[in-house]
Amino acid sequence: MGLDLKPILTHTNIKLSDLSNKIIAVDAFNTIHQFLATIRGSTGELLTNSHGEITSHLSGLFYRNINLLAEGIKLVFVFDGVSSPLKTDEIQRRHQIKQIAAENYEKALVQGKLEEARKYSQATSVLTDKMIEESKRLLFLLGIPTVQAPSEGEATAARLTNSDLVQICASQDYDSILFGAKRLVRNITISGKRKVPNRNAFIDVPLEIYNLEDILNQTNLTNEQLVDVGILIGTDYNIGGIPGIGPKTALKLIQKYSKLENIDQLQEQLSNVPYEEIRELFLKPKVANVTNNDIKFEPVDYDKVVEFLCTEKNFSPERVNSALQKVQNSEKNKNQSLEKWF
DNA sequence: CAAGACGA
DNA sequence: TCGTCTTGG
Repeated sequence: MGLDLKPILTHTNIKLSDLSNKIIAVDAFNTIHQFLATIRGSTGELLTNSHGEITSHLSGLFYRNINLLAEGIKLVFVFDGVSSPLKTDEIQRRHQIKQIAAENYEKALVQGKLEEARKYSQATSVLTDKMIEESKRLLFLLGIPTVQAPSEGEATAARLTNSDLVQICASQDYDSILFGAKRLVRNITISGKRKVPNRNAFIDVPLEIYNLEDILNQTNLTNEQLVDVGILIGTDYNIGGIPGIGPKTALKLIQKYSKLENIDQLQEQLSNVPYEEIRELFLKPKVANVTNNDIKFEPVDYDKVVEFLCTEKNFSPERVNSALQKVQNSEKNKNQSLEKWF
């Protein structure tokens, strides 16, 4: 998976409520994949409606986004387009992992090893076109704008943080840092929420914020050099990187030699790596041209959300309504607090 | 993953 | 009332 930058990137911890009124570009594929991996029944099966249509992605998107909206967080979901030919190996690798996991899943099911089955099932998820369309539809009904990226979603999401349209990227992967995102937030979940004793309030388990400027200052690297570090470690475009070189070594090498071309002892191994192309992909990626008019935050369409989730997808009306209530209440609170100013 | 049920 | 377990679809 992706890029193991964590050991060399500093971050600060924040609370979910610190993101109130912030505009966040969410890596849609990354998020939906996570939901498909984790929102499952006891034997690892995906949630479905009565017609067998998968609903795990909708469950995750609905309940999480409701909580983020209630927190006053503004979201823009960025969807992947066509990925670079350089990513073919990585895509193939993921296919293989899914196939093996699917076989192990079936085996474990037959043997009645349910816990094992559930574990394997998490790696089998396939994101279909139908799921993508349904996700976009639900986001639309929730009033959350979506952006279609021409290539990597993270590239467009990162570029948005260089405008005034968006302040932060949300993803579990670190690629957006290499794509030049000013800020990255990881672990944007609400399950870390803990109720605080004796009061109607919550404390939040910390989310991680990565700030590109701080990272470059602390590592004494440029954006270009950070990409070189990534290439040594391994990206989706050169899986595994240079054998034997991990994050710490990669950082030291670039700090010492300043770029890949200067590391004499690695020239032979680097000759198999199209690093100039990879640099181009991270530093000058194809991105969507997004303007102010493309990002409009609309109110939730309560009736249509209920119709979609409850009527079409067999969600519990009680659960859906009480979730929607949260947003309605928080809007009331906002209006009240606004009135106090006047 | 997140909500709701449940039991200490 | 609070943390833990189970269900959701």
